[in-house]
Formats: sequence, C-alpha cells, structure tokens
Amino acid sequence: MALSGFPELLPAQRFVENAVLDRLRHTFELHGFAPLETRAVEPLEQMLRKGEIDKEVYVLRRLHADPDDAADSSGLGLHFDLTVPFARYVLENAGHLEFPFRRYQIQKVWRGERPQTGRYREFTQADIDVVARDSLSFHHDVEVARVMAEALAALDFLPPLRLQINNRKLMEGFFLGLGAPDVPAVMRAVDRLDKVPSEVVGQQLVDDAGLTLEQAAQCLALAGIRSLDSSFVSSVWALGVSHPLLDEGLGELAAVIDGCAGITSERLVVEADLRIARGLDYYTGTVFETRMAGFESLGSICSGGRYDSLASDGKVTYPGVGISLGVTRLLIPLFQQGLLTASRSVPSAVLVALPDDDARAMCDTIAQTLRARGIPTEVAASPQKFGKQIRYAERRGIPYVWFPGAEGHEVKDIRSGDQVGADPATWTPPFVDLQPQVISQKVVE
RNA sequence: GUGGGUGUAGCUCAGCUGGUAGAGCGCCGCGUUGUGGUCGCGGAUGCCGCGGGUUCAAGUCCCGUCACUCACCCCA
Repeated sequence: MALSGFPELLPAQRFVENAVLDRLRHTFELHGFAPLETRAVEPLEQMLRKGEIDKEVYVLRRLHADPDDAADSSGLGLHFDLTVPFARYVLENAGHLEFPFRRYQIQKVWRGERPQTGRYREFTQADIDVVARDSLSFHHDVEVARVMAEALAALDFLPPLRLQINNRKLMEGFFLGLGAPDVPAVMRAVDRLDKVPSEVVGQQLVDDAGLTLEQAAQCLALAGIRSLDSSFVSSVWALGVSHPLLDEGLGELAAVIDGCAGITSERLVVEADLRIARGLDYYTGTVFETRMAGFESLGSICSGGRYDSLASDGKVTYPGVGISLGVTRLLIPLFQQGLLTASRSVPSAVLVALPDDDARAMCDTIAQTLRARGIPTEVAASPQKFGKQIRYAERRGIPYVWFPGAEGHEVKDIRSGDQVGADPATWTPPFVDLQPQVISQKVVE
C-alpha cells in the first residue's frame, strides 16, 4: 500500500538516486566540504523558532504514552530541514569546530504537508553551508553558488537548469529608496510574481503594501530585470532609485554573478533574476532559486541564501550561507514521466547460465573468478531451458549470459546476439557495462 | 487546514437509460525437443476502494467513509 507523500523507488530508480548522491558527495568533497549527519529528531522548541511551520512538524511520541499526560510528550519532532539542525549542531560543537566551517549534509527530512507532485512528506535534501563565528566573508556567497552550480552541472542527465540569484539587500534598499512604508509586504507581493499575473501583484503592492501606482510600477520594473552578467546593475540604476543598501546589494549580486562566470553551459545557466525573493524571512543577502526546464511548476528545486544570524548562543553569532538541493523533488517527477531510469534493475553484468544442477559448483567457480576481477555476476537460479535463462537476464537488463562448456566457455551479449569463446580469468566487458548506467530520455512533446 | 477531480485486471483505461465485467499492453504456455527478442495460436488474472441504502436486480443510482490526485497555503 503506497502511502502518499512517502515515496518508495524501484531498484532502477534507486540506482539513479544513488548515482545522484554519489556525484553530489564527490563534488562537495572536491571543494573541501566536510561530511555531516545530524540526528533525525530535534526538540520542538528548537524547530519552532524559525518561521510558522509548526503545523508541518511530525511530532515524536511513544506508542504507550499517556495522551492526557503532558509530561509524557517527548517534546521531539522529526526535522523538517537540515539548516535548523545544523545551526543547533554548530552551537553545541562550536568548541570542536574550525571556523569558517564548511559542511555538506545529505539526509531525509519530513514535513506534514499535503502531498503533491514535487511535494512530499518524506524527502531527501542535499545541503551545503558555510558558517563562521561573528562574521563570514562575502566571498563564501560566491563559493556556495559555484560549488552547487558545479554539482548540478555534474548531474548531466537532468533537463537544463537555471540557477537564479538575487540579493535581499538590493531589494530592500530599492524598496526603501522608493519610500515603501512596509518593506516585508512588498517582498511578499513580489515573491508571488511566478504564481499570479504582474497586474495582480501590482494591485497587491498598492492595496497591501501601501505603495503608489508609480512605486508599484517601479517595483515591477525591478522584478523584471534579469541578466546573465552584471549588466543588471545599469538596468537598476536606470530606474533612478538610490539607497546605500541598494548599492551594497548591487555590488554583492554582481560579485556572485561575475564569480560564477564560466560555469554556464547549455545545461546550466547562472543568472541574476531580480524577482527572486524567497519566502523565508531569515535570509539577509544573497538568495538562490533553481528551476528545471519543462518542470517549472515544481517551483525551485534548489534554494538557499545568506543568513546573518543562523545561530546565536547569546554572546556569539554564527552567520552562514548555504543552499539546499531537493533530490526527491528533482527525481520523482522525472521518474514519473519516464524520462530517467537505469540501464538495468540489478547490478549484475553477467548471468552464468546453469546447464544442470550438477554444474552448479562449476558455475559458482566461474562467477567467483569474474567477481574477483570486479565484474558483478550472478548464477542462474535453476537449470531451466537456456531460452528461459536468457529471458531472465533480458528482463533485468543483464547484458551478458555466460554459457559454461566442457571444452570451453562462451559468453553472449544478448543485446547484439554476439556469442564468443571466453575465459573467466581474462574476459572483461566494456567499462560502461560494468555498472548500470543512468538513462535519460529527451522530453517528447 | 480550504476547495475540485478520480477510485474497475500487474499497468493505461472502456463499461450507454441499472440486467451480474471488457480492451490494449504486460504475464504464462505452445509453435521452437537446451539460445531470448519478431510473428502466430492459446491461456490465466478482478472483494468494480470500503460500508450502508434504494431495487426483483447495483461497477452503474443515493448516503457515508477511506484512499489517491490537482489547486490554494507553504516550500526542496
């Protein structure tokens, strides 16, 4: 019985997911990010500090706990992201960590939401963050963007991606320079631009954020600016608004965009997009979102940003910058549309056919000889007709069937039908056949 | 949490104004007596989501319920 929102994968899909996780780990470690895993549960008060997501937290309770006894409640919940647990971890282990501390964390998280395509109750996130004590150099904003961009580019079987970057200081400075009375309200309205038509947002800017029609038009003009290089700066200047915070934000965003120059390919675009706002209010500077071509309705599949007070113990503040990839959100829709799978559903590259039960020992020896040389091999379960055994391999995508013989062995590539004499001590399949390969299909319209 | 849609074979679905369940794909077998795929022939498979009601009779109508799904909210 499938539980909605708690996806379970078939073996070929899990293989693809493993390939994604392997490549992410590889890229993150290549940049020196340390591996980290935190416990699955956090104290409720820890999680409820940020945002209004309290309803979404799965609470932990003993089956035999007395529901009427408040003291029997564990006070624990499953973590709903990896940022808040990381903040708690940094505070607890500050004495053992070297700052700036760079870590990656790939784990399941849980949210008690209503499931939908791209929205799950249990899903995997891959986070990278850099956190420092007291102050964090701005160049880490660039670093985080570059590392994730590189990691995304390494997932070369995905549809084209668009990493969109903006800056909260830029937006706030612009809104302040414009004379907006309620900056957060402006932010919320602009954040809805990808959901509702700009006329509606414009009306909301007037009605809810208290802007004049002219000010609202300026905000929409700002949100319409995007560029693949730092040319957005002059576009903003052309709007004639000035504020110190605006200049600071423009400088930071230009630095991030320039810092990512050279990463852009036909598969991954990095651009400044001044409509990106992010709902979460703890971001204070750089903000990231990522969209996947053909899957825009999923929203962002990789987001994050700069937060100046990720954690604080009262005396010391730990600012950070990070970005989080929604591995599950990314993969499940591709699986559902049949755009992504693996070349086979089992690791085996070779099936050793079993002529009869007496031959099992010999077949096991052949298999062991192949395995010793790194070739994943299984022996047929029963001495069925060879046609059946070949079909067994075909169903699973196993590319080779090995036929033992008294005078000599033969191995058949069942895709081509080619069958040749072979020695288990020396025969080696092409490298690509050793492991299942990720297969991606182009979107067909 | 709010609002819409849908629940029939392993999968995708069809089943008219109620008369006791079908197709395609897949699966199994045979043709092919130890080498699959193509082709041909044959075969198996259903608490028609669950509970109740109306009726001589319910997959079909009514009520309830659960599940799935889409949108809002929010977000990876």
